[in-house]
Amino acid sequence: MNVHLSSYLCTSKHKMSEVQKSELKRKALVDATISLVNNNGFHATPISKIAKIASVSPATIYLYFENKQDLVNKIYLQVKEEFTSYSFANYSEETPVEQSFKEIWNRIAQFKMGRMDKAIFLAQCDNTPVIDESSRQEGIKHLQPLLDVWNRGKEDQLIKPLSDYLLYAYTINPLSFLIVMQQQGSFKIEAQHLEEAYQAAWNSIKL
Amino acid sequence: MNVHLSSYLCTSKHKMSEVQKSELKRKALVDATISLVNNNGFHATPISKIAKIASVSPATIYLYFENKQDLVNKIYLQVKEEFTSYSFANYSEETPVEQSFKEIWNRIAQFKMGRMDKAIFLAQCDNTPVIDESSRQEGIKHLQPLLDVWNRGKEDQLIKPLSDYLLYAYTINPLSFLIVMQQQGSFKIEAQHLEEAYQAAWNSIKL
DNA sequence: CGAGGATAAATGAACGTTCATTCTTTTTTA
DNA sequence: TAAAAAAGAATGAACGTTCATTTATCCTCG
Repeated sequence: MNVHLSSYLCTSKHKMSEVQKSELKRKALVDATISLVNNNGFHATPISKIAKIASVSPATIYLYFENKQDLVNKIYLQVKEEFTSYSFANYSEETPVEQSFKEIWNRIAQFKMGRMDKAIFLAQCDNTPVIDESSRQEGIKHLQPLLDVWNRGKEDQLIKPLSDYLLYAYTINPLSFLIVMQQQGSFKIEAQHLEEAYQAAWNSIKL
Repeated sequence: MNVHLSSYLCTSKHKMSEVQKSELKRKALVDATISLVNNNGFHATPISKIAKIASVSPATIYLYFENKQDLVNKIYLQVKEEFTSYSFANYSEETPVEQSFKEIWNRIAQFKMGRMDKAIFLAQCDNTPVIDESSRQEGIKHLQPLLDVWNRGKEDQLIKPLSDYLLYAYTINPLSFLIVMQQQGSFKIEAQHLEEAYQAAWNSIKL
């Protein structure tokens, strides 16, 4: 039977930490998957290895996910959701465009620097055919606040009237590239670089 | 025995197209690999399928490449070399910095648009752990002329004194992102977009 | 409150398939 | 006719997934 269902029904008293035992196990699976996929790629990562690193039997994974594809789809959507809810946590439609963009950009940078493994995992899923098309579509929706800021910026003639894909390519995507380079050991991102990066991003789209 | 060796030794008369038969076969293997890896990912692409699409026996692949890893390493380096020699074909150290950068940028864009499958293949290899570290290092060397232009630009105070990784992230990498989006069917790159993209690139790094 | 039977969760071993690679034979080339 | 190239079938290992069984949890009743 599905693991999550019982978590809701379980109303026992003498179980405090145990109520979340399945959540801990799930987290271990997520972390193991992210780390292995980042280092070996999805199809070079066997279920058996994910299980071993998460200290779980391979069969247990199938209590949490339908199959290997479902595993990566679900983890992708979960991490994407973590990423965007962190990035837009302080978002308000009242904030002026330039300031709002800067705040979002900084939180995106903070997330990518602080949760580097998750950022790299997202980059790999976004750029290669490992996740389902429907999961990819689903993931894009979460970016709406950023698109809203850009639209306000275009209306107010503060931001060039460019396609959202171009705006993304020149302001957000460079961060993914830098993170990947850092993981590959080619480059070390310092605080100074982040300031320069923000200036480059803003210069590329400001009117 | 190795296939290439005999190509050099073969001096027969009544073989015109046949001299390059092995080259044709190799090209078929390269094309099949690029297409399949782009659509399925490297580890989800069986040797047997590459062989079928290239109209060749699986065993024949092992006459051209040592193993599957060697296959992707060699193809990566070959395509990277095609990419850079196209991009720097008209390069001259005499050309002024801004013009030189623009010319290189345009040829890079031309290559990526005209050989989209190869551009996507490179992007996938550059961003995921499919190729060997040594091949990756080898591939980076080919970008030297671009780094030279940037260095001249920094000396002449035409370009911000940024790390080459930042300059790459903001001027070249966005093109890779846009190409991947186009392949995924989310975005269609028009001539207009390329002009806008160049302006964004230059604005992000110019002093 | 505490034991024990029922139910759910977790496991390791097993299954069937697929894959990379090799071996033997056939075909092509010189 | 000899030597290289190509082929298809064979091999052994690895994988995703399932199954039968064990272990942990829960609820009821003494």
